Amino acid sequence: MKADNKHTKIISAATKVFAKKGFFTARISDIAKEAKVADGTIYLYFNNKYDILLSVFEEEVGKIVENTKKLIAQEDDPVEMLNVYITQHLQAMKKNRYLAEVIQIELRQTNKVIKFYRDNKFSEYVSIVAEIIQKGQQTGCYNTEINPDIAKRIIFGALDEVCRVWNASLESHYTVDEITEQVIALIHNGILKHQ
Amino acid sequence: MKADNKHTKIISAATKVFAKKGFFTARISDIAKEAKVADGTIYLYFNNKYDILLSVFEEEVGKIVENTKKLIAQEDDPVEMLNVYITQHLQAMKKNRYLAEVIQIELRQTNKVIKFYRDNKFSEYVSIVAEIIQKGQQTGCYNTEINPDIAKRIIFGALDEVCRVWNASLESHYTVDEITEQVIALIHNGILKHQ
Amino acid sequence: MKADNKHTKIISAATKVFAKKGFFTARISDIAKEAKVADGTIYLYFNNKYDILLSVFEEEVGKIVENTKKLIAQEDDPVEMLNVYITQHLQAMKKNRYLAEVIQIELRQTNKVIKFYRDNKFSEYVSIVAEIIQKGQQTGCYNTEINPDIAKRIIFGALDEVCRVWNASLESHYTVDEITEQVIALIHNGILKHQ
Amino acid sequence: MKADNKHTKIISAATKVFAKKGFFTARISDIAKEAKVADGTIYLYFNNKYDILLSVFEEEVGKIVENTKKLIAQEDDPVEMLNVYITQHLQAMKKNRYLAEVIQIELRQTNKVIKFYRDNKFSEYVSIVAEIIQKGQQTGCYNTEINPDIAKRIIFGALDEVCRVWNASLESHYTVDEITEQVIALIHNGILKHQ
DNA sequence: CATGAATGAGCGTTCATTCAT
DNA sequence: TATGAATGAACGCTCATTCAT
Repeated sequence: MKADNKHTKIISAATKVFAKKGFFTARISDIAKEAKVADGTIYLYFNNKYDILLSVFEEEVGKIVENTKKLIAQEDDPVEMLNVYITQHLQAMKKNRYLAEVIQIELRQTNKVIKFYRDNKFSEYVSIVAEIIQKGQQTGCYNTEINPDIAKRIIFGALDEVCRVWNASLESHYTVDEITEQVIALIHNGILKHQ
Repeated sequence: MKADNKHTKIISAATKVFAKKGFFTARISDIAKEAKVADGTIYLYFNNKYDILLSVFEEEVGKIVENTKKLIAQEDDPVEMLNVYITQHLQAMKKNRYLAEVIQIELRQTNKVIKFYRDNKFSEYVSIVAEIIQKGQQTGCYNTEINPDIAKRIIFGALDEVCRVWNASLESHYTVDEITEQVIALIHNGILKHQ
Repeated sequence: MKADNKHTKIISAATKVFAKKGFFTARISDIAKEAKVADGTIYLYFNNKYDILLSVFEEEVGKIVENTKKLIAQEDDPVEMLNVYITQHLQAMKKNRYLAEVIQIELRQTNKVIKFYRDNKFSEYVSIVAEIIQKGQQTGCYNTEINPDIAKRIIFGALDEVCRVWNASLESHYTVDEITEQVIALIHNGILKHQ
Repeated sequence: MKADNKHTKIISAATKVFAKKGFFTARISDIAKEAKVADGTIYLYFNNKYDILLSVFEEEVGKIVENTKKLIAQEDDPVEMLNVYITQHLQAMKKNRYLAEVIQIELRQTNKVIKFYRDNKFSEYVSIVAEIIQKGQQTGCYNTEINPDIAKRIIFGALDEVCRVWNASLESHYTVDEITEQVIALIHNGILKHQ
């Protein structure tokens, strides 16, 4: 329990520090200080700095994937499923703003250095959207001209950027609910005025 | 003129190197080698490493802004304007894939370190979308319930992620045209099937 | 008795590990693992890493000194004494190849760091040769122009290097007996052909 | 010339530092300080710490090999050749006591870590003795029962240990000439009294 | 202007040693 | 006694930046 505690403490300290300073600018000693352990202790739980990032990424994304799947399983209607996906994503990111940034960093920056895009939690997470769209296309509620593979990227990108902006605290003057509503509206209906 | 030449050479070398290795992993000597100048020469044209990134960002984005504005000015219909915006963005990023990555890096990673988000070319660029939407709402073609400020983020995020993915060469099996079409369709009409 | 047991286990584990990896490259945890005790346990029996090396050295060399003295005491003829010395040294080193290396390390490397060359077992051991030579000079069988003090070094060096080489397994294609014979021959008769 | 100068300065600083503190205890910054350069400068000339040691070893041993070969080439008599070998070895080591120690360290300690005993200057150097002995056996002046391969080790060991002792400054009360004489006497005639 | 050798601050990581259990 | 998790000092190496030429 105690050892587990320390692993968790380091993970959450790292999430915070990576988010605040970015992976490369973050120092191991920053994480250690934040986690209130000695520098060396970190290496009892992780192999190296990058391993910490990866663990943060996989473990935290893992939690979201589980949660998302559970919530979606409770719905029948694809439209509702997508609403749930979008809503919980934005809420999760708002709740753990550090995580949102770590995802950004991992996605854009570090996999440039150490590429090994195995089947990971993250692509699993993004692909949930594609599955929902396919289902919706089968039940007839979604436009069949939409390519689910491309659409999942478009949707994830929209969500991600919206999170980025509020983390950059440039325009945080919108509530999560407002943004959620807007994203859902736009994704579902587009911006054209339908009669 | 010759000096100017060197400035340009360094900028374009840096764009390439940053894109390939990421800002933090790129070394000044990499850029120097790519630009075929001495390491020290770089410091005759830029203050420091970060200044290079910023210059790349501002200058390259600047070009896109100019180009975009010019193209949009030729249109009257907001719907067409947005089509032009989306189309030219994806094409520009495809043409200069290095730049797409540099934007990603700058946006997510480095402004974390050195924050000084003045009014810059980039926010100018993103805001073009908000202006188009406002215009469309005035002319009645766009849904007035859409918040242009949030929508611009959603749209930029969608575009950006789509570019990221093709740069990460995970799923490059779609052509620019296909993707452009999909983005336009989704943004304009959403994914719901309208009767 | 149990404690003593553990002391012995650590000493022999350390001998093995130091020999295999060298003093500086060996880790305390390597020794602990080899001895099947916890890292911390080692510090119940030894003050620090260097103390372990020293103990290995003194205790193991001590055994050899005792043994050598006993064997030599059984001989009357200095020539035979020297034969016994050389023979038992090479055999002891072959039997415990780890020890041979530890002696090498201690002699060349670590006393550079922590110098405290008190009268130790080792100089006692080397000096046995000088005593034998003196005796031989008195009984008239050894050349009196030989300086026993220098000769003991020459002889020990010859023995030591011969052991080093077989440990380095560069040229292990000679048997202990062959080498023993050669060393005795050379030391006794030199390389000149006598009529 | 200047660059070359620096390489040389570092080599000789390293020789001194390695000799004084031993390879593992020596710090890069010690060498840098001794050579009066910045720590980083060292890495412009050498790949890593071990590379410095190796360079010291190979370059310095290289000089000795050249010198030895030249001197030996001037002799016809194998007996004289061996005298020259022994004499110049002891004199070289006395002149550069640091080198003597570096040879010791490299031989016993570090090749344990990074083994790659290619054909190197050192084995070339040691093998000169074997060649001399073979020649002497052919010309009839050396005992043919001596194995040149083993004898070269015995002789090198004797020389090496004699140097070690005077570096350890335990018994430096003998002059180089005295020691040279003793080594030559013992190697040539053995310790037995011949009638 | 241009060069690139030199600098040295800074960080990831290791491992001997300690100490609470 | 025995344990092994935790500590933190210490060091090799990198690389942005400078400056003599």
